Order: sequence, then C-alpha cells, then structure tokens
Amino acid sequence: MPAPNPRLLNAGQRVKMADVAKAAGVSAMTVSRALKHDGRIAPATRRHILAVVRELGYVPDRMAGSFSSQRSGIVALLVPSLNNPHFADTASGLQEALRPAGLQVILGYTNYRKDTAETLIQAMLERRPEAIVLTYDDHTARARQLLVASGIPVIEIWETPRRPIGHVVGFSNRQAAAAMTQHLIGMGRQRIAYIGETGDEGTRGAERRKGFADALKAARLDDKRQIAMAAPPVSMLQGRDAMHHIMRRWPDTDAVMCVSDPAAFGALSACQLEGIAVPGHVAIAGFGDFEISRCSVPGISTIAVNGLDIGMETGRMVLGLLQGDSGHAAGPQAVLVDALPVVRGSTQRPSLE
Amino acid sequence: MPAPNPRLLNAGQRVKMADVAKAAGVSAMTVSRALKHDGRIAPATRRHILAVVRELGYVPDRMAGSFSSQRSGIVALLVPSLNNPHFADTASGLQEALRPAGLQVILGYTNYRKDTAETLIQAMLERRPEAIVLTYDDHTARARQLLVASGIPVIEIWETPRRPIGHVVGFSNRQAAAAMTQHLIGMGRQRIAYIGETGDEGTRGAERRKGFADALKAARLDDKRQIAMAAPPVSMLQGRDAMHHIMRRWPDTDAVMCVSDPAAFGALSACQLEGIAVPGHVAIAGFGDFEISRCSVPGISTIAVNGLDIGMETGRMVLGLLQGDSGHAAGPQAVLVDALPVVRGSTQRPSLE
DNA sequence: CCGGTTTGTGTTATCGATAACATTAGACTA
DNA sequence: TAGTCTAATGTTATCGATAACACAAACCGG
Repeated sequence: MPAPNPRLLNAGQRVKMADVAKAAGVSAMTVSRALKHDGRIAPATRRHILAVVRELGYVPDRMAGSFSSQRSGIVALLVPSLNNPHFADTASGLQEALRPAGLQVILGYTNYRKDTAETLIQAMLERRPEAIVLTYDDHTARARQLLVASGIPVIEIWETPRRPIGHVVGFSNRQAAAAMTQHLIGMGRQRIAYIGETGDEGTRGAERRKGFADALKAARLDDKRQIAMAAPPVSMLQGRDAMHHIMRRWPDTDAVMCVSDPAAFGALSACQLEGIAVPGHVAIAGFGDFEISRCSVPGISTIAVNGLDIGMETGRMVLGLLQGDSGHAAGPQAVLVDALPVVRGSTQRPSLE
Repeated sequence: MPAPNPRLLNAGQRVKMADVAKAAGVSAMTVSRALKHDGRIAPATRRHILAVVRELGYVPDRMAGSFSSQRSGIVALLVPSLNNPHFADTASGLQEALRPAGLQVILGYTNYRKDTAETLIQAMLERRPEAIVLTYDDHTARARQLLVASGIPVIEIWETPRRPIGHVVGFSNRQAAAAMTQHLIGMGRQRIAYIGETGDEGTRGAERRKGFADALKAARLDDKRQIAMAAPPVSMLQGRDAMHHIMRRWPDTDAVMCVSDPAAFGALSACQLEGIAVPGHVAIAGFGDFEISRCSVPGISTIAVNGLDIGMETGRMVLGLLQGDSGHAAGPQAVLVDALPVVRGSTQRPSLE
C-alpha cells in the first residue's frame, strides 16, 4: 500500500494553477500559456483566464515554475558594497535592462572580502542564475573554479582584467588613474601624494594606485608619497585623516590623488580646516565622479565613470548571451566604457596671488 | 505506451544529489541530511559524503530544494533606492542578522514609485519569500491586498505607520523633524524655511514636512516658507538650487530645515558660493546623519538614524516570527528605534561678531 | 537475555508548473 | 470533396530535492 500523502494537509490553502484551470474550465497548461505571452492561445480564452486569475487572486509560484522549466529567471550581481552610488547605479542599470526580458536581479555584497565573495558565489550558484555578474576583484581559487565549473556565463565589470574569467564590461582603472595624474602634472604639480586603500591586492584600488605610479615614473617624479589609509571603501573622514597625515609628513606636497571621491572630499575638508588653499596650495583629485565632487566648493576633479551605463551594457550583454545561447559559443566578449578625467576647481593651476 | 522522456537529454550534465549518493554508496536522502546540519547522521557517514561532494564538485540545486520543502529561504526587502547609504545599511544589517539562519535577502528598489513597488511586490511574492520587508511609503490598494492575501509576514520599516499592514520597525519621522525644528527655534531662529520633496503624499518626506510645520505652529511661527524641490531623493545640487531660490524669495530667512542631508549639504554649498555665513547668517539642518554632514565644514546638524540597526532589528523580528510560527499568531509587533537630533556647527547660535 | 528506546539510513510520494508530444477542429488547397 | 495544414488545447511525464514514514541495528536497564 502506498504511504498516505502527508502534504494533502496543506492542499487547498493557496490558489494554484490547477484551481484556476478548473474555475476557467480549461487545462492547467492553457492557464500556463495564458500567463506568458508566448504560446498560441485564443485571445478570448486568454482574456477569460486572466479574469479568473484576477478573481481568484492567483499568484503563480515561480519556485515551481523555475524548477519545472529549469530556468531560474534570475541574474546574480555581486558588488563590494551597496553603500556606493556607483554600484547602486550599476545595479539599477542592470535591472532596467533585464526587466523587459522578465529577468530579475539578485544582489549580493561582498564587503570587499574574498571569503564572503566565495560564500556568496556558492549561494548564488545554488539558485542556478542565468548569468552571474561580478565586480572585478581578486577571487579565491575555489571561487574561480566554482564559476568555471558551473557553466553559467560570468561577466566581470568595472575593470578589464588581465586574466578574465569570462566576459567583461569595464575600463582600465590603471589607465584612468594615470590620466588623472598626468593632468595634475600638466597643471604644474610636482610633489604629488596618493591616498589609497590597505590590502588592495588584486582590486580596482590597486590598479588605480599603479596608474598613479605609472604616470609619476613616466614623468620622473617621486611616487613614494603613498598612504594606504584603510580597508576599502575609504570614508570621507579617513580621507581627512590621511590628508592631515600627508601634510605633516610631506609638508611641501602640492597635489593629492585619491582612490575615490569621498576620500578626496575628506582631504578637501582637511585643507579647509587647516587653512590650506585648494587649489592655490594643494590640488586634489578623486575618482568616480560622485555627486559630492560636483557640489563641493571648489568642485573636485575626478574620473567620470557612468555606473548606470555599465549596468545597462552588462544587461544587454546578458540578453545577447542568453539569446545567442543556441549552440555557437561565440567566445568571451568585452565591452569598454569610458572613464575620462573631468576637470573642476580643485586642480586648477595655482593662482598668482 | 508512456511518452518518451525528452529531458533525459539533459540528464548526466550536471552532478546531482543522486550522483553523489551513488558515488558515496548511500541514498539521496542521506546526502540531503549530510548537507544540512540537522537530522541524525553518523559523523563518519557525513564526513565521507562531504568528501564525495567536494570531489564531484556538487552544488545543490536550491530551486529544487526550496520547491520540495516549500520553504524558499529568502526574505524580500523593498527599498526606495540603493543610492542611499541608509537603505544600504539596512540591507546589510538585515542580511547580517539573517545569515546565521541560512536566509538570503533579495532586494528590490522602487525608485520611489508606487507602481514600480506594486510590480515588485508581485514579483517578490511569486518567489514565496518567508517574509517581506517594506520601507514605509504609500502603497496602491492592490499592493496592500496582495500582501495581505499572501499570508506572508509583512514588516514595514523606517516609520511607524498609522495604519500598518503588519509589523513595524521604525520611528516617527514627524516627531524627529519636529524635534530638529524645535532645536532651530531654541537657537533663536525665527524665519525658518523647509526644503522638501514633490509628490510626497504618504511618504517619509511628507511626515518630516508635517513635523516641521507642527513645531513652527506650536511656536506660532510662519510655516509657509516651504519649497518642494523635486521628486525624492532630493540631490545635493537640487538642494543648492532650492537654497538659491529661498534666499531670493525670502531674503530674511535665518534657518533652513531639509528633508535629508544631501539637500542640506547642497544648501550649505549654495551659501558658500553666495558668501552667506553658516551658521552666522543662516542655520542649516538635515535629516539622516549621512557621512557628508559629519565631514562638511561646518558640520551639519541632523537627525541620526541608524540604518544598520533597523536592519538588524528587522532581522531579529523576522527570525522570531518564523520561529514562533507554530500556531499562535501573537499579533503585530512594533519596535521603535532612536532618531534623535545631533547638533553640529551648522546650527550654532549666530556669533556676535 | 528480552521488551523498549534510540540512532542511522532507506523508501516512497510528492511539491506546482512546464516541455514535449498528442489530439481535435476548422480552414484551406488542389 | 478529399487531403493537408494550422491553430488551439489537452495529456503525460518530469525537473531534483525533501517530508514523512518505515525499518534495521545498536543500545540499555532490570
């Protein structure tokens, strides 16, 4: 004798597709077809079914649907932190681009930690996303291996890695930072310091730091004025502390390049507190074009990166990958986005007064 | 004759639990038990199975698992925007609190729009979350109805609504804004303006505006100097514009209360550009205690709200609700968190110079 | 040494939707 | 008019894990 069905206890609680089907006098499959726009179905039937759906308050169970179709309909996005308008923008852009295709973004934040990232990647993979998007950073060997073994399309963003895991949407943090440093040099600055992050191996921060050094070396200037202030993200107040530090240690510094805009704003506020003229005495440059840099007095020169754009480009790439799914794996793709200097008041040539 | 099984084509692609079971010489059920910490299983068996899991690179399919157990293991969180460190903090806190229980947060952002919220709520409910957390805002009737009908615990945060849908973790935006306005009055300010949001019916912003008006009325002061600057969130630059506006329209204004800190910083920068002394001529107050308010010169007085705390409290509440699930619905719960004025330089009594 | 408990593992049916194929009823071609 | 095609809908088996129960072996006190 078969075991009794224990789950029949729960049955009848929630409206399910079969209930809708019965109420509408059709089969479950027809209801399923009515709820998606594809599939051939008579318009009248569809209208009727949708009316019944509304009437019964039916909410489809995507857990079951995804399981059955073996398509989760989700795209995983890992960012270091949400507390950063750029990654928030990227998430919005991605979501925006994927919404029309009915794909949902699920988000994880690594807090800039490799081990957290690994755990998250596993957790994400368990949900069988259609694609997984990672903000470029160093990954553990196991994380890499999990990603590769999964067979799920991987897109790294916010950098163009030398050894990419899969596809790429990004720019060169190193080149961008070098360009900004060159701008400082071009404005006559010679003794340029850098405010960066601790433990930045394999991160975007390290690339920016290298770009800074590249530019100074090319101009035969001293690139040793570097402060690794704190683990990313460097806060405004940490940027302020770093600036105090710099002016004590290298009082003749005439420019500061910062790993990110909040740090730069902190440096600016340190100058305001100490009565150091910006840009008269010291120039300050940031990275990322946060709103604060547009709104501070003086405005802060920075590298403009359009996070929304990166998200949208990534979304387009995901859609392309899922569509062109059919057989021919066209090899890894790469999309470059702009990351160019925006010059504002904080790096003007010192006035002659 | 039964139809042939078309899906056998895919079989054998990915390692599944049955493969692990066979390789380990046990049943699938035993593998399942080994992978969760509960369930009785011999330590030796467990070790062996975990070794096989690692060896085969097995990644469990949570889509299938959730479907089978009828527990999604996810908690939905809806916030207006991620581009706000407070909501980012709340998300982090919630995630942190839920992680030990193996619950994952899925995040949606409404962009401060009711219709987007409704769509999102439906999308979330389709995934059958264990609980759904909403940042307080006005909802469409249908959204409310969906939530109630779902039978899923609902928690509203960042406010203490008059007509809550379910549980609550928050504070009174109205009282907090009133307290800050009283502080301004207490410092001798009399002609106080407000920079707020457009279309703010039923939002936190409206509550703050009302609190502002409450305090002025109680002090028999004019509460008509209000600017609805833009749809939320009001940006720094919009705050700056609003301040220019105010000083043109009501030149004798001696204090400005802002719906949020970025707007307040914008107002501060407008004053710096126009050469208006802060706090000498005008006092400026914000809401939210963003980092910018700590780091600007002068610092901006604001209402301190701990977003991380709200997230963690919410997480604790979710866990309690899911645990105490067993039968006795203890009725809606409410947790109040602090939202108190922090006084900084921007609202000091005007110096006598 | 025996009934009863505990511990560890296996069996079976199932969660709810959907892919693939089957079927039916008209429409249309030759 | 017969045969073919197409549109609309129904049938069936299944996705992969797990709940509930079944059952065997080990343990235990008297």
